[in-house]
Amino acid sequence: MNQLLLLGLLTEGRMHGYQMNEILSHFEGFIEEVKPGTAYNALRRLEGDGFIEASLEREGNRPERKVYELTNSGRELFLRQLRENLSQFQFVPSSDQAGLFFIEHLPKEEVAQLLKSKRIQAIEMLRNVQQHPPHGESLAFVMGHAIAQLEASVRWLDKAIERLNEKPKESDD
Amino acid sequence: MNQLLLLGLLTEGRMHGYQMNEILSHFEGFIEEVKPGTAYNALRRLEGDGFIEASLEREGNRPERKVYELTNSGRELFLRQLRENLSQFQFVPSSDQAGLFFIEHLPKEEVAQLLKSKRIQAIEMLRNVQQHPPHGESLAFVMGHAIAQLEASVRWLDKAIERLNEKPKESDD
DNA sequence: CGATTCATGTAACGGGTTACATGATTCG
DNA sequence: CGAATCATGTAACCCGTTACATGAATCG
Repeated sequence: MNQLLLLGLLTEGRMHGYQMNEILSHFEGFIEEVKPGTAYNALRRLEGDGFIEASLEREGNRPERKVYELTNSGRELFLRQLRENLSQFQFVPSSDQAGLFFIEHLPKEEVAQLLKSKRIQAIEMLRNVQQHPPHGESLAFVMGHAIAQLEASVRWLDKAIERLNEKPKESDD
Repeated sequence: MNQLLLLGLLTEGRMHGYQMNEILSHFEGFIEEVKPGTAYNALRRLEGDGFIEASLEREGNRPERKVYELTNSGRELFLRQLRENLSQFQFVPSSDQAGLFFIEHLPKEEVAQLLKSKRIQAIEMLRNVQQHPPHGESLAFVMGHAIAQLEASVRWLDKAIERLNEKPKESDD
């Protein structure tokens, strides 16, 4: 699904690989970061298959860069993948959070530590997004979904941490 | 992270591949389903690397099956992967839901259709989990997180659907 | 002049998905 | 007897990740 992200960025205009990474890094935590190798590999494949086209450009004295744009078939691919993604995805993040189901295999102190640090991290993300809200009304609206889920997570974390304190110490692993 | 799921199931007892799929299917939507080919491929790899061991068994007249159990190194791998997963995962399901960010590329009617069907699907999942709550207090507690996120999604979907109705018809793609 | 930023490249690996195929048993 | 269920197998493909490497420009 990384392709979808790259194609999606290109629907908003011509862009080079490094720039895509920069943009995505502004949504840190909310959108999966695309690691350098990943992006360039993906772009190479997309270019090879004729979904995007590159032209070399340089601005001022900066190093040369490959500016990509969507071809017609790339635009079609984007829409196909978009529909595919939207029809498939679940609102519950099943794949990433599998570890939660087995968290009791870890010793109680480690769990407590972990939950607290997750809570701090989540609060931090919420604070960031409130201070630097995304540009554009519809983008903000969509981000609202991720924010609502994050807030639900924080409430759950609060309960989980409280629960750990209440429960008498139990079987470590 | 499919490995983690399989190893995790095996921490609760000896089990064969088909059975793992059955168990996971009870959590449909909340845990990623493991497709037949995927599970058997993963189990073969784990067995080849000495993380699990199989013994052939048959019960009654059913076809023979390969019952797996964790080896010591498998148990270690499980804990490593568990810690890895827990330290890495984000509460916001960034990877799966990438399509949401580009939803405005689709025509308004299609979006309306989609949001409504997602809402129905989510409500259905909530109804199911309420009628058949998971066994075990701590499992139920962990599932509570997914449920809280789902509920947040439904509330957001309500707003999104309402917003579509209010807004004057706009640029299709 | 060394560190950081800007910018790209790519081979090798790992592992999930697809798309098959097999065969026994049970049920109507 | 045909369909569904139980149970496994695997080769080929796709694609993301890892782990490198290159090189120009800028800044302190």
